[in-house]
Amino acid sequence: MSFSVTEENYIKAIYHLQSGEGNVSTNELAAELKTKAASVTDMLKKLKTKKLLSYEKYKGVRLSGEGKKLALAIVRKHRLWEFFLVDTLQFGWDEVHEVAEELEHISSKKLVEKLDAFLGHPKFDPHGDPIPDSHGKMAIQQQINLIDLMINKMAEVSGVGSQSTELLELLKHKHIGIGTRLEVKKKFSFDHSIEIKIKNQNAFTISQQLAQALFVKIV
Amino acid sequence: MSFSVTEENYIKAIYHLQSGEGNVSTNELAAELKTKAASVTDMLKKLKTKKLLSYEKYKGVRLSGEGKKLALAIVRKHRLWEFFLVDTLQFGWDEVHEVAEELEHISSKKLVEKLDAFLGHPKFDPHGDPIPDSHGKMAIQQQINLIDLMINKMAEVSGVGSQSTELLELLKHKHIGIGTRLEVKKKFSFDHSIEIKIKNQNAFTISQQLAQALFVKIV
DNA sequence: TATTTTTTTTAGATTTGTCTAAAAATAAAT
DNA sequence: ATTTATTTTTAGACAAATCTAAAAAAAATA
Repeated sequence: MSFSVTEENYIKAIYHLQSGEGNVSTNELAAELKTKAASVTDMLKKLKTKKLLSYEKYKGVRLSGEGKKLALAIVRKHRLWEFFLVDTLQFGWDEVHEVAEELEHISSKKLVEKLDAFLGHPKFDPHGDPIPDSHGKMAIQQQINLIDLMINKMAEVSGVGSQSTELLELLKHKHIGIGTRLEVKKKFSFDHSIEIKIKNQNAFTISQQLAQALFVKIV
Repeated sequence: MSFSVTEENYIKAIYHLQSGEGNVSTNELAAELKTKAASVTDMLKKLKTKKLLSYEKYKGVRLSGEGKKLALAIVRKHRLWEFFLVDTLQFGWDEVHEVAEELEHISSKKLVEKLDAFLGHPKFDPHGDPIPDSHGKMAIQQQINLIDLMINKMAEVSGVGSQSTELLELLKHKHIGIGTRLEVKKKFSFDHSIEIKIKNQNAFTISQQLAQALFVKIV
C-alpha cells in the first residue's frame, strides 16, 4: 500500500506528538501541521479506515502497529537524507531540515537501503537524533564525547573521563560540572581546541585534552 | 514562482515532444502523460495563464522562454540524480529512471548545485543524454546512432533511445549495455539489419529497430 | 449541579486535477 | 464540395484535501 505526502505528514506528526503516553488531540495535530481542526478530523477518519491508527470521536488518536512502522520508515528516510546532506554534500547542519522534509517522501525502498550502505549505516543524524534501521530499531541515545558535539547544539555535561584531582581542579576553576549546559561555538583544527559557551558567561576555549575528558548528552 | 509536480510533468512532457519544430498536439500529450485529452486541455489553459507556454484553441502548444527554462531545470535534476544513483549508489543504469522521476521534483536549488559539484559537474547521464548546466546549456551529444556507424570502426555503446522494458530485456539477452565495445562488420540493405562484433564473441546480426535504439561513441 | 468555555465534529463550499459524454472544430476522403 | 472521420474542446461530475461556520460533546468553573 502506498500513501500520499499529506497522509505521511500526518503519520509523522502523530508519531512525534505521541512520544509521551496518552492520546494526541485534534488541536495539537492541527497546530503541528499548521492546518485546522476540521481538516484533521477528516483525515483521521480516513487514516483509520486504512488501519494506520486507532481513533474514536472526541478521544484523540494513537498510531497502530502499522502506523508506527510507517512513521519509523519516514523518520529513517528523513534522518538518512539529513546525514547525506551534511556529510556528503557539505550542507550546514542547520540548513538541511526543509530539504529532508521533501526527500523523506521519495518512495523507493532500494534507494533508502543503498543510501544507508553508502553512508556507512550511520546511527545518528547531524542533530544527534538516532536513525531507525530497516526494521525500525534505533540505537539508544548515549552520551557523546564533547569533542564530537556538533556546533551550536545545546548539551549537558553528563560524565567525565577520569576522576583525577588534576581534572577536577581544572573543572572547578572553569565552573564546569555534571549538569552544566553548554554549546560548542567553534572548533580549531590547529590544536583541536574548542570554544564553548555557557549561559550567562562569555565564550572561552578549552583544550583538546579537556574536551576529550568530558561527556555530554544532547538536550 | 513554484509549480506542482503535475504541472512540472506537463512542462517536461511538452519539452520532450517539441524537440522537432511544429506544435505539440493535445492527443500526443495525453498519450505521453497517460491521461485524457480533456484533462490536457484544462491544464494547458492553466499553464498559459502562468505564461509557461503559448497555446491557442485547436492549434497545439509550444513552451515559452520561461517554460523552456523550467523544463531544462527539471531535466537537469533528473539527469544529475540518475548520474548519482548509478555512479555513487551503484544502481544499474536500467533501474534509475522511476526513482529519478520522483527526485527531479525536489525543489531546493542549493541541493542541485551541491549535488552537481559533488558529482564533478558531469556532462552526460548514464543513458548518454547531456546534462544541462545551471544556465540550461548542454554539451553537444558526441554520440551517433549505431545505424550510422561506419564499418570496422570501434565504438562504445553510450546511450539508448528508449527506457522501455522491452528494449532492456533484449539488450540484457544480447549482453549489450552502456560501455560495451563493438564494431559494425556488415550492413544488409534488404532489411537494414547490421552485423556487429563484440570482442571475444562471434559476430551476430541485430535488427534495424535495435540499431536505431542504440547510440555509440567512437573510441 | 448548572453554566460557561473550550474542544471537536458535522455540514457545506472550494481548489486541483481528473474523468465521461457530448458538442464543436479541423482534417481526410469520397 | 459534401460527407465522414478524427481531434479537440466544453460541460458537468468526482475524489482529495482543505476551509468556514455552526452544532455537539467534553472540560472547566462557579
